[in-house]
Amino acid sequence: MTAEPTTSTHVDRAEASIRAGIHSGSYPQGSRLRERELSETLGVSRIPVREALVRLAAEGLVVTEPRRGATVRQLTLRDVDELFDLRLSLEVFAARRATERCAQGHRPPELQQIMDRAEEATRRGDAAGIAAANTAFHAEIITMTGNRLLQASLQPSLGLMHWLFRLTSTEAGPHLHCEEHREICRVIYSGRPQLAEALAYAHIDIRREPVLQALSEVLPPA
Amino acid sequence: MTAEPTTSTHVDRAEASIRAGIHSGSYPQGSRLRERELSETLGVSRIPVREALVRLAAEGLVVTEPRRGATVRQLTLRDVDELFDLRLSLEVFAARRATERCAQGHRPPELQQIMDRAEEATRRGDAAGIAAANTAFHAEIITMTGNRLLQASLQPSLGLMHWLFRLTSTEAGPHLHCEEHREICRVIYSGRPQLAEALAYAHIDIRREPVLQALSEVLPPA
DNA sequence: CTCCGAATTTCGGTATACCGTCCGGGGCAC
DNA sequence: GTGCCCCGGACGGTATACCGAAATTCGGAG
Repeated sequence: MTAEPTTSTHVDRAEASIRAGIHSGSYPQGSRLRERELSETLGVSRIPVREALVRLAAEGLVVTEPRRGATVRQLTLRDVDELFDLRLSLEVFAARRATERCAQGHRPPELQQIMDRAEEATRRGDAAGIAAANTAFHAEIITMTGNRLLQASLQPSLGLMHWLFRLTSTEAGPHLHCEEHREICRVIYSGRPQLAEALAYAHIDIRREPVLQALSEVLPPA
Repeated sequence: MTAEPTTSTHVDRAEASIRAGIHSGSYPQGSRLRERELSETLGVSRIPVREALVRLAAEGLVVTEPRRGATVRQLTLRDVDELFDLRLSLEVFAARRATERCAQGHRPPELQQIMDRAEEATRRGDAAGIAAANTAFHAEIITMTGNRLLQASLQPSLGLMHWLFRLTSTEAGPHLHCEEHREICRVIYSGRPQLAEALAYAHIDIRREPVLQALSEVLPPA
């Protein structure tokens, strides 16, 4: 096959394609991802598709059974609950570390910019933009810790959260959400780790029950 | 090829083989993992080897560069430092959750059994047994939370820690280590989350500097 | 002796082909 | 009418083959 741009491989494109299809809902939860079907759709052979599926399986977006191949992961309420616990453990810690680094003079402007984008999107009523900015906000706090391992550990889960934002379409209060982000940002920049920790904890945990409630009619319990 | 036992696939065996080779030092850090070489060594074709390498790359044990293939990950001091932060964020949280579940009556005996094994190994001077039991101890606390996502997130890092135990061969104080585990176990069973949190934090963070010091002559800084 | 460039070799990326297993449907026996 | 068995298609698991890019090596010029 003719693949001129050496910078991007068929596997990468297949992975991106499948991931987009899952996020957009083209491949619903629990639906099978047949290798031949995908390879024909994407115009490549099965081998790159296989590799892409293995990567997505490692990330948790798809599950592969021994002789049945890959299916889009069927999220359960338990999964979402576990997701909140993982976010608590990682993001609360990250908020503290980020604050400590800010106190040492490391104060990048990205967080402010992201929040400006979020408020801009809120004004325009751009739901997708809001979700993207919110996800970026949480990702940026992790980035501010300078810890790539933390970042890599949380990234798949942030992707899932981003996905869930769509399922719980009518986000209860984007304004309140933004307000909390603004507050967290202030505290991080102000260099008070314990306060940042507490705010991050509350910001995440307060949404556990509402989200679970909203999803209780869409997702299987376990 | 004749592969009668359907329960195990060539990919699984290749993955296990390569992982073992890395842990044992047969494939040193930074050494290249050539697909043809591996496929010939393992007696399979390149395809299963590729998949195994992709899995190990997702786990972080090997790194793959666009046109150079896979190499055993070269750990740096920065990586190890980041590892300690990840463990702090996950294990401290897990200690709290595990304690809370214990307080609700969920009190499995596995933790005690693992510690008995650790002390038994300590008496025999069985270094490998000690390392295995210690790793199992930390893994069990995660398991006690009942959160499979936390478990999946920490597992690769515990594997790396287990690997590091070998590099820092002469573990300073296995007795002290065991004593701390015993103490943590007591507190978890006693149902005091805050105390468990504090003990877990200290137990991990107190070893950061010594380990970094011990590795400073073996690993590159960054 | 050194340096540079071209040929060769190496190696990952991909395609195609084959095999064994699993699943579904239809027919035959009871 | 029902249940069992056999057969065919579907699909994942694996092997082999080819291609292009990159690294290495070797030979010739300075």
